[in-house]
Amino acid sequence: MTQAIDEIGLDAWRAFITAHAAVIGAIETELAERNLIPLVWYDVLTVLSEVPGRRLRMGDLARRLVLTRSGATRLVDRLESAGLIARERAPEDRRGAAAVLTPRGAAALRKAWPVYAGGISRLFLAPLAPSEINLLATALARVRDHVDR
Amino acid sequence: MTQAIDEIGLDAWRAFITAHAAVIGAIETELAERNLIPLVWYDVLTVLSEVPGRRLRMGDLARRLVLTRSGATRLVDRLESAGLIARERAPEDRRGAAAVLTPRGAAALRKAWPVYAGGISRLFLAPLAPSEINLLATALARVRDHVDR
DNA sequence: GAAGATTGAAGCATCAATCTTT
DNA sequence: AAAGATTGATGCTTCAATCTTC
Repeated sequence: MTQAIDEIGLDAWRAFITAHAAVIGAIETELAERNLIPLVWYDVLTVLSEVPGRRLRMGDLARRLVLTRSGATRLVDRLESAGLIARERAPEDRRGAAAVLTPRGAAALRKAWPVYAGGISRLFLAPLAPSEINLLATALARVRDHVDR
Repeated sequence: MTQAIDEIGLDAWRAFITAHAAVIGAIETELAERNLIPLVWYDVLTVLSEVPGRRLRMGDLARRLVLTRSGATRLVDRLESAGLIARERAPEDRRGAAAVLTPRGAAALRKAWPVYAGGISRLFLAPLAPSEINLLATALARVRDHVDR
């Protein structure tokens, strides 16, 4: 116990960790109960839907989702098997492959959004005051950028 | 997009998710680089160290760590192989087993704490103002309790 | 040889089935 | 039959090795 952290700092840390586990777990359960796509899939499809051409090189996708390259490969494998993504060979560099959002992928995204958004609203935002939401957004973004310095 | 969440609410959510991934990932990497125990192990040992007798029934341990029973079994298996925990048959109910912290487990905990605490301070608390830390602690605890309602 | 991506092997988590004791 | 715990099977993630193209 040589390191000193004041009590309130440790409380904040524990609240951060446990709140994350609780909210993510609950949303994941709700999605599964309604036979919707899991959160990781949702993340992949969202990234693709927001990018020009709805396509992204595998390496870029991995970076955006904070995954390893092989992790991205396996994840895209599963989404491809489900028909939500297609793989295309990169025309400019034949080493590269790109993941492309399919219409079925876009549809799966639209279908899952209400449940996901409902979970965020009801579980995460509802117990917070507007001023707290504002502060969380700026403070936690600062933490994230600090780590990614 | 039938569900309505205001922009700032979504920003707060995304900051929450990405900050968590960034901080946890960085701390986990630091612990691994110094050949210290991973975070899950740390959690197990901490719970045991804070409980009377430094022993806990498997089911109780699972509940506290938000794990399934089988998950707890496997985790304790590994910690037992490493000599940081011992399993003892419960005397009062021979169905039950208890995990007990060993001296080596307590030592591993003490050794990892400075790095863990350092990570919390430097990565999570440092970029935050004292008032923000206070608010995070109360707001996120409220979120967690709300989900566990 | 280096970069992009994939694959084999190993570790970890979870569900359902099983074993033991109540 | 129910509760406590473990085990088998399966899926996911990561590291290291490999293949292809630059």
